[in-house]
Amino acid sequence: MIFSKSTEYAIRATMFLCLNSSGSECFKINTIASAIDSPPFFTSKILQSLVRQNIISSTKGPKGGFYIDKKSKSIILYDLIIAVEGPDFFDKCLLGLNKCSEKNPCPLHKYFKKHKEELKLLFKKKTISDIMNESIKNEIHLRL
Amino acid sequence: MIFSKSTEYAIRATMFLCLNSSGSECFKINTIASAIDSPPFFTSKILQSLVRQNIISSTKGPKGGFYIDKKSKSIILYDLIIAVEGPDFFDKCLLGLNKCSEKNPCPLHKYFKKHKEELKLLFKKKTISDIMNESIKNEIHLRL
DNA sequence: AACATAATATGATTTTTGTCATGTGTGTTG
DNA sequence: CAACACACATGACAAAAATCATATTATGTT
Ligand code: FES
Ligand code: FES
Repeated sequence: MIFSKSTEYAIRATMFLCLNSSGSECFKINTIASAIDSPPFFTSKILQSLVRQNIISSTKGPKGGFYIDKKSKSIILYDLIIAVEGPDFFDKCLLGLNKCSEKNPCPLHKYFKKHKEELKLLFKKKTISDIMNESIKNEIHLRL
Repeated sequence: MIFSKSTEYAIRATMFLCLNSSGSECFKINTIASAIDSPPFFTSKILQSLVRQNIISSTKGPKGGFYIDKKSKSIILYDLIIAVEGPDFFDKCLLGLNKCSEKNPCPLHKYFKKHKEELKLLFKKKTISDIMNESIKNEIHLRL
């Protein structure tokens, strides 16, 4: 709808980690991938990129896997999205003009602007754990 | 951002036609493409599909091209989008679950629902000419 | 008949998505 | 310690989809 598959997987995977990591346990990629119904190798690649960007963590070896350390458990949704989609994601025009702006607005800009701003603000305010906490436990759907 | 390039071109091209067709003049693909800064052949393909779906019209031969006949000048934006993206476009989940629904909502559903519904409603209500009329003349940007 | 233009088909290219093989570090076990 | 198994890291590769380009065909105009 709005995001690429990569971002969808990134968010679902991070949500899974946030939801299940009490302490500093690791989750191996196969566990994560089957929990969120995503292709394991592809998902692994995306998560590795998140590790490089210091959004989540990982350790190798037995008992290893991906995890979120307690101190950085408050991942801003916006940062996660930007990490995958690129820094100018929210500057894109609905109709594909070079840049979404007041100065050079496309005909749909005036209608779309409000929604874009509100979503951007929402994503900037909420952390993944906020989202998880505001969801009804045992009713959190991350699988197809 | 939300739409594919195909849809972006489709909307921009239709807007151009709506804006310039007073009467039943035809516009050849090169005119349209350079007016909206899009690859001509690719755009042509998209417009041909719109013709088959009776959203716009075209005639062959000299003085031919794409146009909008007066009676069907009120193209609903929603119909145009669906024509390119497919009928289930607005049923897609933000996080890529099989279906966006109240019954099986993803963790972001509650926040996104409102915006999706409002946009859907807007697109269903407005015609392309509505949008054009509500825009300031001589300040309608369809080019990069 | 000559010409201009859309329609159609086909192919090339790029991006996205997904898979595989191999390397590298880490912990376990004897 | 040394051998081994485990799981991420990395980069090459492949399949699919989206995007862009070309060539040929059909059709209407003059
Ligand atoms: S300029 Fe197109 S959405 Fe803002
Ligand atoms: S279920 Fe994900 S957006 Fe509605």
